[in-house]
Amino acid sequence: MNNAQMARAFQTVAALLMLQDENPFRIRAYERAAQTIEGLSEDMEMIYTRQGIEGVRAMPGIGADLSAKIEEMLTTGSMAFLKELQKNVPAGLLELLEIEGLGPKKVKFLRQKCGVESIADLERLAQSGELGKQKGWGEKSVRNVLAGIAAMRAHRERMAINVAHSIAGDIVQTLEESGLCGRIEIAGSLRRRKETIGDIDILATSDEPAKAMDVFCGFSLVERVLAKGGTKASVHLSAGIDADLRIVRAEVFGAALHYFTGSKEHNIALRKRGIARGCTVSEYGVYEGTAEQKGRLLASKTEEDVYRAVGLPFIPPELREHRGEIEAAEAGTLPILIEEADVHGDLHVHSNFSDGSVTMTRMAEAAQERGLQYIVFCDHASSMGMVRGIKDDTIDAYLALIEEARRTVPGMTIVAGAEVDILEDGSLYLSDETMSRLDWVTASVHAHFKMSPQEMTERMLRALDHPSVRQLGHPTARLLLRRDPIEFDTDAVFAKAAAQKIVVEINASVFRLDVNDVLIRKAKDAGCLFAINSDGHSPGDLDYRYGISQARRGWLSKEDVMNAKGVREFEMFLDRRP
DNA sequence: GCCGTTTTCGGCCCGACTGTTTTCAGTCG
Repeated sequence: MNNAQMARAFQTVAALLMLQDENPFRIRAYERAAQTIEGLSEDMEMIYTRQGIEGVRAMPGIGADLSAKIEEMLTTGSMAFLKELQKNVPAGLLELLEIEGLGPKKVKFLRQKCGVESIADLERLAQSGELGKQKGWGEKSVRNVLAGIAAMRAHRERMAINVAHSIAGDIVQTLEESGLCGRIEIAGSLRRRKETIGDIDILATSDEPAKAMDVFCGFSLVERVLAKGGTKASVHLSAGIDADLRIVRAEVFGAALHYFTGSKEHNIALRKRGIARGCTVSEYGVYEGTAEQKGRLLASKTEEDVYRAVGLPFIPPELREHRGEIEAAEAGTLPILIEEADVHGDLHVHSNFSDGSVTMTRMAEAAQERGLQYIVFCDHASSMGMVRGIKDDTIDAYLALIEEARRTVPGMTIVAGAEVDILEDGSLYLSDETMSRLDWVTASVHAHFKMSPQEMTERMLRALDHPSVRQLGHPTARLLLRRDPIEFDTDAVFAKAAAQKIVVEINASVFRLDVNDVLIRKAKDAGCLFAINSDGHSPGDLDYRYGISQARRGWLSKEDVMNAKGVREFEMFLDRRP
């Protein structure tokens, strides 16, 4: 059983316990365990194999009971407690919890008083008018339930980070142009640069909050206003996700920004730290004493102040996932994170020799205009029905075009590479002889995504053993929001990549962002070197922002990243054959 | 269910908004 499956099992237990009115702290314990497991950079099975149940027990929030359940799942593949809970609850009932505005209490009520066991049941009840007759259910509640069902059906998915970023930017601009706000900042998971976004959080100061709320709720993409108060409003956007605006006083902007940036787990950990040090942390600041006492104000103006008040240095938003950042901050071992300006090259771009849209010359010019010192053309070498691309009998023409681009764009270091398919058996699409004429081979999986993890691991290890391979392209082959990652033993593959000095790609395309933050950290721990590549198919694609974001979320410094090194250093790396 | 520089029991983060309510429970983040 893998980490994701185990986390899902605990999440389901938490939801089922909710429906039984269980102790909320017991529920939180299961939720917390799910989150801890999901954020692990190592397979639980590995930890268990190496350190036994004590290793599992040592994790925060995992005690005697939960570690025993983890052991049970690892050894038997299931959890008896979960099965027991599921006996009493129809599967459709859990889905009801996902409807906005419906929590455990209401779902429980609906089941007991109205016999609702699925979304279809609830919809029927609401439309028939029967729901409106129930105690505590007015006309508006019924309308909200129906709208919630519709919204859930229409948009269950999260949104690509670049789309969310662009919409958030439009909201900020609208608020700015209204002249009603002072400071305006994007907060939430967007500020932490999560790979996909569930909702947009905006924080602002304003002397006329009511008017600012009106402007926000009147924003062109607003489909429905979900809530609107004096300091907080929530809307559903036609793009499919919600946006929240919070208005706070300028004096507490730092505390509020910290609070609304999250993550929730990071905030809870910080609050606990506050309590241990005799103070209370909230969105209004850090205060002496408990929440009831609310003593002297210690900090609120800036995030730096907030962290200082609990004895810590500033923690960058991308690290605030409660994955050890507070401990690292305390110990003074937070990494100096890589920045966009550190990128000096791109080790994976395409031209119209395969499926890119422009010539090598044009692409090289665009890279130069962007300030890059070197690029590696990695046109496809693939059997995938692609008429164009590098074949054993077109390599001469390819290399001639590289030469031409070198002549046409002086000052730019242009490297002849290829993105070669890793075939089903782990062999590569091009012949050894052809690959020996290239200076760089990126090996990527582009087909045959479904195979057992064992077979997939063997396939990838075989490819990495090939002496020509210098880079592993988009290692998990996922397409964000569309295709799941392929499954393989990441420990084995990263260990091999580190040993062979094969660069692990962080594909910066917002369609991929592959490998992800958790695996980046794991590969770093395995000793891997990375490249943050655009995988660009046109000049406009030469964008590294979100790849940088994920690298930062994976705790990377510029020293960890090959294309953050200057051209001389890259050329030395290029000359070193394994 | 977890956890311990007051604790092995009794705590567990904190506040805003909604809808239906005569004072607040439920939900959300």
